[in-house]
Amino acid sequence: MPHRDRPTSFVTVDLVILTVRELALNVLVIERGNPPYQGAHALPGGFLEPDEDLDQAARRELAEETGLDGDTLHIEQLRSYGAPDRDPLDRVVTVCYVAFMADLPLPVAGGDARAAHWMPVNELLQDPSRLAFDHHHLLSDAVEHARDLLTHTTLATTFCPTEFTITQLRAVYEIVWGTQLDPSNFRRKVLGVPDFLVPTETKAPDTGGRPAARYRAGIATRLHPPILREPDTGVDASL
Amino acid sequence: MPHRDRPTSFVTVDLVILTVRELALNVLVIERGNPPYQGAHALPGGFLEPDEDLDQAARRELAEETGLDGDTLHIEQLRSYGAPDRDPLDRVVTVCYVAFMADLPLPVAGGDARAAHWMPVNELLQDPSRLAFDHHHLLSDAVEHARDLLTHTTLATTFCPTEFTITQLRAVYEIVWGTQLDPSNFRRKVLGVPDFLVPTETKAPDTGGRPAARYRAGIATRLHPPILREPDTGVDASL
DNA sequence: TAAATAGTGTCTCTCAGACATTATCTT
DNA sequence: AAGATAATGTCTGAGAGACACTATTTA
Repeated sequence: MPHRDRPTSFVTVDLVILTVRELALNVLVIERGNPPYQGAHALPGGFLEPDEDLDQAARRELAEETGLDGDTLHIEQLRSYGAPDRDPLDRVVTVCYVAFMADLPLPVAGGDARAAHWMPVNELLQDPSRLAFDHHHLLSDAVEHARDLLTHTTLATTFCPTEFTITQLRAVYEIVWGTQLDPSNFRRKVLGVPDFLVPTETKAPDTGGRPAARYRAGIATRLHPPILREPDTGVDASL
Repeated sequence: MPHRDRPTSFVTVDLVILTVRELALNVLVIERGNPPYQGAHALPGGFLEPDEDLDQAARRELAEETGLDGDTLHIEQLRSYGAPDRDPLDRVVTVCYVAFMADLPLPVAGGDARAAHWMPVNELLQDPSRLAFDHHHLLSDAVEHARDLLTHTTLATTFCPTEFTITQLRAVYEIVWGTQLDPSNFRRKVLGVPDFLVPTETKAPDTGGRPAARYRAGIATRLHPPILREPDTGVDASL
C-alpha cells in the first residue's frame, strides 16, 4: 500500500454562489449545524467523496444546498485554500468554486435542514468575522474574480432572467462593479459584440417610460475587445 | 476527534516551472524514481506537510527541485485537480502552481537525485502520454494561463535577465504566443506603460547592428490597456 | 401636456496596426 | 560603403467616453 507514511488531509469543496438581487450582489450562506463555528454563517460546502471529481463534488453540493439542478448551472473553480490552522479542529484543504445564477426563488435546502439564505456581499465583506473559517477570503477572491469576468466574458447574462432588457444587463455591471456606466455607450458596446444578445419579440412590462426591447443571451462567451473597468494608473502592487 | 468517519486524501503540490530558452517555452521536468509511472517524465511536486500552507509547500518544493531560492521567485496558484483515477494507486488531490523564471543555470536537483531538466513545452503538448498522470493537463492549463498573463500583466519581464533589451522582451511575447509582433508598435506600447521599463546606462553587447538600450523591470504589474492577442471573433465555446 | 425611460447620432480623443524613415553600430 | 539592428515618425481606422437629441410609453 503506497504512501502509507504520507500525511493525509480532509478535502472539502466550498461554494460561493452569487446572484444579483435587490440592487446588490448577494451570496448564499448557511448556518452551521456542527462545530467548529456552530451557528455561525458560512459558505455551503462539503467533503470530497472518494469516487468523484472536484467538479462533480461542487455540483453535488450545489444541488444539495440550493435544491437547484447542479448540472445546468455554470460553475467555475476559483482556487484552493490550505493554511494549516484554517480549521481549528482538522487539517482541511478546501477547493473553492464560484457559481452564478439569476435571482430565482430558492427551492431551499435539501435534507440538510440548515437554513440557506441570501446575504449582501458588501455587508459581509465589511467584517471578516461575519463568516466562519477563512470564508471571508474565499468570498473576497470570488467577488474579485466575478468582477474580472464581467470585463472579458458574457458572464453578466447568467445573473439575468432568460429574457432581459439592456438596462437590466447594465444594472448587473453597475451593481457588481459599484460604478455608473453611460447607458448609450454600454448599449452600443454590447450590441456590437456578435452573438452576445439575441433580440426577442416581446417588450418589457411598463416601467413608466418607453417599453424596452428584450433580449436573450446568445452563444458568445468572450468579449473582444473587453469592457474595461478602470482608467487605471498602470501601477499596482499586487501581482 | 472530529470527522473520523470522513474520507481523506493525499494532497500534493505540483509545479509548472516555465522559462524561455533557445527560442522556445520550456518547462522543468523530472524523472520519477518511484511508482507509479517510474522512470517517466513528470512535473516536480510533493506532498503537503501538516504544518504548512499551500504556498509554502510550493516554495519548498521549488527550492528542493531547482536548488533556487523559492522565496524570491514569483509563483502563482493555478488550480487543483482531483479526478478519482488520476493516480492509479492512491486518492490524490493536486494543487498546481506556476512559476516563471529567467533562463538561469540550474543549480540542479537537491538531495533528491532525480534528474531535473528543461524540455520544450510544444514538444510535450504534442502527445499527452509524454508526461505522467494528468500532467499534460496541468501543463496545458499553465501555458494558457501564462499566455493570458502576458496580455494584462508585466509577467514577461520575469522571463528576462535583470537587464534586457526591448527586442528580448518582444521575443518573450513572440515565443510564448507563437506570433510575430511589430517591433515599432511593441516598443511604443511597452514604453508607454508607466513604470513598466526603467532605462539603464548600459548598452547591449553587439549583435551586428546598432546597440540596443537596456532596461530593468519597473514596479508596474498591470498593463492598461492590455496588449491584446487576437483580432478574435467574439464567439467562443469555452466559458 | 409633462414625466419617464428607451434608443440614436455625433464629436473627440486614445490607441493599435501598418509601414516609411532615420540612427548607430560592425565588417 | 554595405549590412544589420535599433529607434523614431506618420498615417489611418476602430472604438471608448461624453453628451445632445429623438422616440414611445403612462399619468
